Amino acid sequence: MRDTKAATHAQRALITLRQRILNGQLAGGTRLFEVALAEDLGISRTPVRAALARLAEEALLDRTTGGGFAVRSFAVRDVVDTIELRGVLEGTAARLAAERGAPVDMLAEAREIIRQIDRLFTADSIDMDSYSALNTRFHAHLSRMSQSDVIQRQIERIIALPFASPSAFLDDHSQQLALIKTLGAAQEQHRAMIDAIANREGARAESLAREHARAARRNVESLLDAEANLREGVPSLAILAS
Amino acid sequence: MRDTKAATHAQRALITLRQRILNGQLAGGTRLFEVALAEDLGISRTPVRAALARLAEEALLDRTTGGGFAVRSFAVRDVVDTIELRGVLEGTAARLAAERGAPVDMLAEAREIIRQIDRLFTADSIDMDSYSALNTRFHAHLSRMSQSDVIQRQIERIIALPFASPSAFLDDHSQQLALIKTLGAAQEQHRAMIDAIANREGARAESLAREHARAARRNVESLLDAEANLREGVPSLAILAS
DNA sequence: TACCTTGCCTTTGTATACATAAGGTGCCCC
DNA sequence: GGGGCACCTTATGTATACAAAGGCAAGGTA
Repeated sequence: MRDTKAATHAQRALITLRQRILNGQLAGGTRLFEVALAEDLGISRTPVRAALARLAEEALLDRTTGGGFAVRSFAVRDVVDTIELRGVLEGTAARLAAERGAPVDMLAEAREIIRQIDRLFTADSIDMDSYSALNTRFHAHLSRMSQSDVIQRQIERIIALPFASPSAFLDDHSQQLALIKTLGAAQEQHRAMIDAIANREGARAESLAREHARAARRNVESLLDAEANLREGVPSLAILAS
Repeated sequence: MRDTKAATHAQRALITLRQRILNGQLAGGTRLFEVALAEDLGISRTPVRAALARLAEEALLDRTTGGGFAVRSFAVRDVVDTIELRGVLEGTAARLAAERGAPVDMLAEAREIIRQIDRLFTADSIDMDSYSALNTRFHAHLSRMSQSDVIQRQIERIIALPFASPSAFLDDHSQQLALIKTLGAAQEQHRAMIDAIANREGARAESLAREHARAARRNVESLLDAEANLREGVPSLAILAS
């Protein structure tokens, strides 16, 4: 990870700080001071400020009154609401795709991704990394099918939060077996969404996408209901306020 | 306008540049150079960079590859999609308010705002500034009723764009009379939304809020269909790519 | 003539010194 | 003893000088 050396100090600082926030090393509410960070990272205040500004843009930091920055804190309800929001936005993307009519080549590509996911199921055990990558590709493609830059931007902004990404929790190894059982259902929803879009059934496409996101929500909720030790293997939830 | 002097150079630069973008003085796609802006504004590059970063955060600038900034260009479709998006988000806020149950005092306040708008209609002519202020208050309150910080943030971010605000186009004096005719319908929708929320009718609340936003969309579309000279008195549309 | 290479020029990246504002603390006066 | 004022500390705000990277143009060569 430390070998992902970017070109500039500001980019390296951005990556480092983002990671510290996402993995919970920097707890929600923590005020970030330029001088302290600069010393810690071994650079000057200027690139630190640049990195902080970008983290604020990513909604990982809040600007405090008086010009400073503080780590945004995410409560359980915020996580749930953010996933709900992803469902709403992806639902809108699906509806717009249906209403505006998706080009045949985009429909074809969506179906090709679905086919590739199907192939993963033929093996004895599922390669989670491949599934995760294909699932992410499917969702990105769905967003594109809306033919709306405005919607696409919004979705990209939301799924930048690790717990809101369509492939969040797939790297959770604690409930792997239970999770795999749900993948078949998810794939069925993928298929139905594209079918609805192809048939110009906007309302159906929208509610399918919303329901699809609910799986992630159920996942979070079951993880949080479980014993605390189950949560520790779930990197997407490290950011949660304790 | 120039007397809205903020405390710091960066804040003044932010205000000045924001205005230049919104009123179309800085056309979409224009690349913004730190040195040139600094000279123009009579300050150094440092506060200029700070202002540019914040404008990127507001989605008025895009970051270009290589570190620069360019004015975001808004096509007609982007404006329409953004209004649609506001409808979707306000719809979600209304649905969540209904599903989660709005506290009685929030319902009471919403009804009080509606009453105040009613009073405006009793006069011979409508005070558009008062209407606009109350309408904005109603929408902000609706957003709050969702009891979701995540949703509220999103809505605030969207309505920061002048053409997406619930009270956009109310200051358009070209079609004033036609506009006033629609205000009664809008007010009826306000009432129905709160009624739906109070009755825990989530789907009804959601679709009412969506339809409510459609009025703004119709407004934009009729303005754009009209002769170009009609558009010139509409500040909210100055940002539109020509 | 077309392409590649080199060098300049433009623009952003970085460090740093100094300015300024705000908040906390301690002392003094009432 | 309490309150207010002033100082000091700590933070961000600003200017500026220099570094480095990327793009463009011009010139040379194949």
